[in-house]
Amino acid sequence: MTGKRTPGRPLHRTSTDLRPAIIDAAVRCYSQRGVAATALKHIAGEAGVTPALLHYYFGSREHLQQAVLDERVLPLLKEVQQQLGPGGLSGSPEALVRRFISAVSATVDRHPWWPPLWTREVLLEGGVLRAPLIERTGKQFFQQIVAAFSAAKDRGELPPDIDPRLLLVSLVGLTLFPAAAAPVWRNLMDTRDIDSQAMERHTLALVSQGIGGHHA
Amino acid sequence: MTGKRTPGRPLHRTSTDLRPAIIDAAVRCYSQRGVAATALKHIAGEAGVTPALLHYYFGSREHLQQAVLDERVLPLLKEVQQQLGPGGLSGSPEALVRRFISAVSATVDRHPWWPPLWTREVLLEGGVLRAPLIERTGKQFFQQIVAAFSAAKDRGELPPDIDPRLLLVSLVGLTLFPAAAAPVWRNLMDTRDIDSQAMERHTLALVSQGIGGHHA
Amino acid sequence: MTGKRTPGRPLHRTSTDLRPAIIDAAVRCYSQRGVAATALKHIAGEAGVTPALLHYYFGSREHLQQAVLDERVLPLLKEVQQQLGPGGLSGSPEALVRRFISAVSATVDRHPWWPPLWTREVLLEGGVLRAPLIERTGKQFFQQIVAAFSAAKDRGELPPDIDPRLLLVSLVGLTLFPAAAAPVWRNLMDTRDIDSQAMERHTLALVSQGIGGHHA
Amino acid sequence: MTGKRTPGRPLHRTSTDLRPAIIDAAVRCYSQRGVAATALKHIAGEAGVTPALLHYYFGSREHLQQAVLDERVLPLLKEVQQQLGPGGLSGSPEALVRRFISAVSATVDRHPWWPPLWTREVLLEGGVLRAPLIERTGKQFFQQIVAAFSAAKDRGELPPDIDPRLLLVSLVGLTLFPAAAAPVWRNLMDTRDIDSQAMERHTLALVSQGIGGHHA
DNA sequence: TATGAATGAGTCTTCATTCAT
DNA sequence: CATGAATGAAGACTCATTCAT
Repeated sequence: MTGKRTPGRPLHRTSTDLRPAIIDAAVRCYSQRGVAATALKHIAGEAGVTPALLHYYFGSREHLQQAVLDERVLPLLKEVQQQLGPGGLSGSPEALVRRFISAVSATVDRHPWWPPLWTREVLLEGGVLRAPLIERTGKQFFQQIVAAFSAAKDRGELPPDIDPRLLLVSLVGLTLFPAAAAPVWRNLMDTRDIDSQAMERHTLALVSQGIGGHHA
Repeated sequence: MTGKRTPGRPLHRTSTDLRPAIIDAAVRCYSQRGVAATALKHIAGEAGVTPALLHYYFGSREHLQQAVLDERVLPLLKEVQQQLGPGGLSGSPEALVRRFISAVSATVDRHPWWPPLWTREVLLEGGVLRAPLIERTGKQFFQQIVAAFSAAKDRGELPPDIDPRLLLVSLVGLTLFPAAAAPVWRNLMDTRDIDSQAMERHTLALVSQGIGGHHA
Repeated sequence: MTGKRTPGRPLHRTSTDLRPAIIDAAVRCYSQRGVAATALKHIAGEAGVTPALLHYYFGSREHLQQAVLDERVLPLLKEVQQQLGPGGLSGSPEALVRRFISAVSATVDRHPWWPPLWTREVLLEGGVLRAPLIERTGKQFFQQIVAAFSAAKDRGELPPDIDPRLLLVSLVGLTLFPAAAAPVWRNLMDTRDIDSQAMERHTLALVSQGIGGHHA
Repeated sequence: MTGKRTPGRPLHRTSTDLRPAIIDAAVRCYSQRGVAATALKHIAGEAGVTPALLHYYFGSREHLQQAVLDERVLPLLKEVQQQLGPGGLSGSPEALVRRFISAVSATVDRHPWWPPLWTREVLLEGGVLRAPLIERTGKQFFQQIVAAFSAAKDRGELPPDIDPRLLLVSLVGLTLFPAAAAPVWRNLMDTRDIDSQAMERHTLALVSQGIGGHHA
């Protein structure tokens, strides 16, 4: 079996399988520089191999991106979905928001490359992974949560001025975005005491009661 | 025989100055594709001139980026600052937050290229404009607002779990980020009735009271 | 006007226009090594320029081949057609054959690159120029001559065993092919006295009377 | 640890010898695409093995070509020589020509890959097999036939304008060349009724009497 | 015996940059 | 002022070749 290798794993498996290592290296590079600015040379260097090997394993630059999407990014979505917990999308909006924040926070902790990659390549205009991803899982995932918020709104469980369609966008802006921008704002202040728990607490407080209300 | 042209503006100025047109074209391209993925050819095409002209006017690819930073991005920061209004950074945190949201919203309306460009190239790791911008104005601007929130927190004007250092990050995630990601989420639902006013109202409601509280 | 240059000539014309020189160099290389075995580097070297310039003028390797076809090979067909003389395809088959041999001989003299290029890239299986050329002019040209021979055959002007459809193939094998193979057979014998006139005479004699008959 | 394998046949021979199968596959590929355009990958695919195996058996790309030359092309020359029949090169030129045409025709029938391969790689300038082959057997074979025609010419058995040195070239152009170009001209007309016998008859008629003479 | 893994060299292509006009 | 011409450097991709198993 020769010819142009379509993405897939080599048939024979040896002790040191470089395929996952290459994908990990690609994920790291994509996360740091962005997909467009990442040359195969960078990924190869990060993985300690030659650029030609990337073609050997993945066939082309685009197929490598596809592999990253299939084997790293999409599973992550599943992971977030599972971590929404037994309640899933049901329950009060407060509970759903709490589970969402918690799930994102946990996922970010486990996969620090996620926020920048997702923000740049999925959420921003011109992102490379945007179209293929949204077509597949993203659309459904997104719309389910929006539907849950809309139902809550219809039941009168959300304040009048809160738009259920924008609530998920706001949540992403309060969780994924701060994580993606962390290298910047952590560079501007002393944030050594702000860990993921502290962030979670802050975000939850903000979404739950806002900054208004009566405090001591 | 001009020798190696020092980057900068051409020596003579005529009635048809292409310089601003080129910078505008560059801003549009940067905003859509990102700086790294934008070839001079794209900008030249957008501006209706030749790539060689970009060198004639700006000396190099990087100097053009610099010009965009100096003449479009930095002035925008000033604009936001001014729109924070007469109160500036003083007053209650609620008032400051309201003015901030309003100022960002107005600026986004006037300069739609701002959110994606800023998010990708300033706030994300690996952003090209990040270092030069933060060194100059960004740092100061950022820290002033954080300081205002910290003072309010010390005065007991913020709930206990709200971290004043994270509040600005949250605000950016609730204003600039949704605007940057608009092309994505507007594609996933019917959002024809969501204009910038509606977004402002939603965001303000969320930050003010959160989703909790008693509703009809 | 920038962007990917489709084949065509540069709009501005300077004293030394390299475009024809490059096409000539390409023709020479294609003729000697064959299209498939000719790297852009070879053509560039032959023309005294850099490979990048070939892209500047022609856009891609394939577009250069197209230009060679359009601007060198196809005009040659026209030339041969014109040199078939005022009689065109009419008259006795002997006269047509004589004019054909003469026309090919004259064309080969003027364009020594023609026989190898045509043989390898048009007449042989897998030839690169075959499909595009035959689709356009070749088919018509070929069939017209075959039709003329067929008509002559119907009028009883050709011997019984001569197949009019094969006659043109035979003629090409007696004119173009020997010219294409000349470097080989000239290397095997002393052929200094065989010029194009001598070849023409030999070929004409062979086709006219064959090797049989009564000789002194 | 075999060290750098001297090209040649593998050390041990088993019941399933892939060597001839590989050579056959190579012959097919060379005939269709030409040697220069044939990657080892193609041959391997055609033979149902891996490219690495070609190196294992032949040591290098060039040695495989050598093997094709030695074990397929050169034996073919012998075959043609034998089929020239008991008379060999003696007898009248008509008889020699008849035997030559017949021998080539029979060989082409048995080995359809021969005409394109031989034309492209031996007879044309830049042919890969040209030098090694002509050095060995070709030169001798060629010159013997030319000598026979020259002797006949001296004996007055050939018409005055027929050059004995060109006669063999003409014969090749009338036999091997039409077979090599068959895929092209068969595509331009209805030639279902033209088999190798019909071609032989046509060619023989042309060489014997030409197209002139008295016909009904 | 046979092959998957791995790579260096070479090819096509793009692009920022320079320069003469 | 403005651009067409020209190029070197770098990127993606192919391929013959090597090697460990």
